[in-house]
Formats: sequence, C-alpha cells, structure tokens
Amino acid sequence: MNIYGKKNYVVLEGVRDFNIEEILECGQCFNFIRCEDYKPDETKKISVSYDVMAYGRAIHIIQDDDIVTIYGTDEDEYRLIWNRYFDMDTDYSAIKTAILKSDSRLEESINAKPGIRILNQDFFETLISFIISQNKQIPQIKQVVRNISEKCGAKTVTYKGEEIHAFPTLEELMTLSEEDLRACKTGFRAPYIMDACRKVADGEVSEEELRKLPVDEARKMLMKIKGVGEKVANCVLLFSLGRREAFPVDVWMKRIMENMYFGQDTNKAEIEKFACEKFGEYAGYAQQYLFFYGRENKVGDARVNIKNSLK
DNA sequence: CTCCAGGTCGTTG
DNA sequence: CAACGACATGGA
Repeated sequence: MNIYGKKNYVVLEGVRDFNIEEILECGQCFNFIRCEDYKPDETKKISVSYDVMAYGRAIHIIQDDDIVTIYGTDEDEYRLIWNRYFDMDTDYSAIKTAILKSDSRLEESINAKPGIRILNQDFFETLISFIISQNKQIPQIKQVVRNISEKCGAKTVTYKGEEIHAFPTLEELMTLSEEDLRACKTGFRAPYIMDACRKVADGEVSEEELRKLPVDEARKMLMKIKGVGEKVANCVLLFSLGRREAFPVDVWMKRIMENMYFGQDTNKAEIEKFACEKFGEYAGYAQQYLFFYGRENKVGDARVNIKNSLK
C-alpha cells in the first residue's frame, strides 16, 4: 500500500481487504454519517462516502476500488491515528485463511463482506456506546451517540467546514446529570452511564489495567460496571482493546450459531465457549463476518422463516 | 394496539 | 443457577 500525504488529505493506494461501507455498517461503530448527498460516479464505481468521528476528530472518506482518500487529515496524523484505527497493519487475507481452516463453511459469510475490518476504537467511547446499545436498534444507538456528542462533546469541523461535535471525553460526559442523559434518550441506561463514568474516573476500571490483564480478568473488571454484562464487555474488548479472541453473543449471533452449529436452542455462554474454542485467537473476526452476513440475511429470524415457509 | 430491539438487573423458584 | 419481568424509546 502506498501513502500520499497532501496538506488536507491522504490518499491510500493499493488498499487490500478494505471496504469502507462494510467496515462502518457492520455494527461495530456508531459514530459516522453516511453522506447521501455524494453523487456516485458510475464509471469509477464509487459508491458512497462517509464522515467518521473518532478521537476528537472528523474525517471524510471516499473509496474507489483500492484507492481510499481520507479528507480532513494529513500524513502525520494518518500515521498517528487513522492507520491504527482502521487496523491497517493487520493482514486480513491471512485471517480469512485461518478462519476457513477452522471451518470452511464461513466462506459464504466472508465472501459476502470481504472488506470488513475490525476497528481500533477509543476505549471510553466504545464502552459508553455499547452500554447504550443494549435493547436498542442500530439507527437509534447512532442517534443517542449523536445526542450525547452534541450535548457535551467538543466542537470540531467536517471536511466541508460544517460544525460537528466529537464524542465527549470522560471529563465532558461527567458534566451531565442523569436528567441530562435521559434528555439524550438514553432511557433506563442513564444510571449505567453514570456508573461507568464514576468507575473509570475512580480508576476502578482502568484502560491501562485492562490492556495488561488476561482477557477473562479484563472482562470481569468491565463487568463491575452496572449495565455491562458479558456481551457489552466482549464488544469493548474486541472493538477497543484489541482483544480479537473475544466473541460477543447477542440475539443475532445466538440465532446464527444455533442455525449453523447447534440446531436447537442453546444458551449464550455455551455458544461463546464453543466459538472461542473453534476460532481461538480469530474468534472476534469470525464473529464479525458471521454477524454482518447473518443480520443482513436475517438468519434464523422467526418472522422471516415464517414468511419463507409460506412461499 | 402489540411486539421487538447488537442486554442487563433484580427477584424468584 | 435458570427463568422471568422490568426497564425507556421508537419503529414496524
């Protein structure tokens, strides 16, 4: 991959295993805006463009096959932040090979979304975002993340010069009362967010410690926060702490795994254990390919199965 | 109107 | 420890 840095943008050429739409829309990240006003160029196969907010900044990304242009940054900042954010130093073709070696039946899922990458997101933002995610749909999670950002996140600008708010830091979020949080439509999760802020501020939950601890102990530490259970903890481990062996099991993964491996109702703990043994250090990657594919195809969704059986 | 959503908590058996 | 309702909110 070649990197061309200009004053206000960076061009990546020869990018492999990278599809910005798949990366952002696969459910790991909630802080981006799909730019529907962008007019696709039929001849160049440019599909969409995105504003992505992370690490207090806003960038704009356009992809044209293996050329990715990131506006609102420069080469130094790219190497400092975005290279790691997009997990660019990881060889995804090797990962796909390893997963297929564990089970060749994942080929369909991988081929459906071959450009997925697991982002390295900010720890605090990921923690709060996945606390919000419980019992909500993705568009609503994104809306609440926006509400909170606009309420107390620092102002920054998009590549167009439009004002936008970054996700708040711990200190910024702690200026909000429970009532303020409820006004952001966090609902019953408001006290959970308060507890997460308090425990991170106290150091009872420490990013530095979490990065050192064995994964099981790190998960336990995260679960000391009220509103953080097994699934949310695994999402934080996978999406912000680089623990690719974590395998979050939600309603979708439950359906998908029951459909693929168990053929009957199976509890989440058993599914997680099975997947971790099967995919090992690549469990998190496997989860993401399966999740996105299964969700788009509504695998195991009772309502869809009924519809299909009526045809 | 009813049901459900990238769940988790608190309470019961 | 498994089962189950509650929890805010909005869309189907």
